[in-house]
Amino acid sequence: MPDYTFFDNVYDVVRQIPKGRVTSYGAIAAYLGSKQSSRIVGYAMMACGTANPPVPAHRVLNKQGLLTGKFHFGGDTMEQMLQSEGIEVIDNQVQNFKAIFWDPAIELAL
DNA sequence: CCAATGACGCTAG
DNA sequence: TCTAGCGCCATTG
Repeated sequence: MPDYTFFDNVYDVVRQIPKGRVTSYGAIAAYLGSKQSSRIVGYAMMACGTANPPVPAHRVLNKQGLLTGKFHFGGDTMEQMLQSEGIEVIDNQVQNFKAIFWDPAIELAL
């Protein structure tokens, strides 16, 4: 296992996402450094399977609240998990996304 | 060491 | 308003 730093940061933030809430790659990237690292967050999510313990990457969506990485979970696993937490997911799109949005830059800033 | 890739985001046309 | 292209940082081959 390589030197985790950025990844560990991302994982730590994602693991702190409360149940029934979601966040975006850009929000995490912005919280860690700048939105410019948005790709790195997505990359970290891809590698979340290698993380220990695995992170609830199903709560991490893009800026649009779209389940961009649902394919990586394998089918509809991602939306199934979200709906299991009370989150409405229609057509890979989280309903009321803005309301359940969990911004680390604000929540973790407390 | 260099080049390519990636679950995104923004700007320009 | 919608579509297309570029940039960004980190990891892997």
